[in-house]
Amino acid sequence: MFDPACPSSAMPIRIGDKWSAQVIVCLDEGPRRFSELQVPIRGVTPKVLTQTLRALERDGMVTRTAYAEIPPRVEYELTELGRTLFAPIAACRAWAADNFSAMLEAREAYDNRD
Amino acid sequence: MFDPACPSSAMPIRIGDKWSAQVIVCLDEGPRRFSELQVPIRGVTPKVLTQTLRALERDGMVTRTAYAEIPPRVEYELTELGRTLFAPIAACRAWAADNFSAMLEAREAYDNRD
DNA sequence: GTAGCTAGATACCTTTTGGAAAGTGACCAA
DNA sequence: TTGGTCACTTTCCAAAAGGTATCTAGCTAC
Repeated sequence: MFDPACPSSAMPIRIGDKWSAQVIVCLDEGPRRFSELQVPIRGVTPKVLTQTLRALERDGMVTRTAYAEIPPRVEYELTELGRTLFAPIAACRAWAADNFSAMLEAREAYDNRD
Repeated sequence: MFDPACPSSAMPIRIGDKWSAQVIVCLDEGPRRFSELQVPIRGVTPKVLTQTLRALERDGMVTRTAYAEIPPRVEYELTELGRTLFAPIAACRAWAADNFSAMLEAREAYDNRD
């Protein structure tokens, strides 16, 4: 879903920390378990995914529901507040679709000037 | 214009690095000199403002025009590409106006739970 | 009794980012 | 000769972000 080869590090726009936007986009499709997020969000380590989810939970963006089962099961779900982030994320994605390549060209021209 | 007491560090949305969005908003009002940016963007040090402007220039967002005068004069201006960033920035500002306080309340509730 | 499953925790390390403080160079005005 | 203006640059440093690798608990299945 999110290719680490995609030059997202070059993106001038960031929602929260490095992975928050990807988590929110994933969770928009419905509640997800920890391991169900780890797969599509390629390259995220468990430590950092936990950090990201905790921060989003703290800010009221996601809820965390742990089921007392064996093996344990935990589900993460977007809140109403979390869903409000979708508008700015959509605007940022639209910007990237329209202007990202122009930005990369400008950067290359700058780097290759004498 | 931008109060450092504003809890912008809590903002989940960032355009580029810490100061880029403020520079772009300032430059939207017209070309500005280095010292004219340093004043409204309170708290930015000359070193970091230079870094920010260089990065924006590299990405084709601003142009830098140096006049061979004494004392030197340098003007920064938004490019067409730079102006395209205004849509996502506006979306992020709208989000903040509508939901930022709710986020802070959720955060406080999280921190004060037992 | 050994291995596996889940959802992490922990220790440690590197990279990136941002900041403080001082210096620079060219000229001009007093 | 001293100080001022402007747009930086340089050096040093601290904090934050993110990564690797390993460990944990509790139960089940073999």
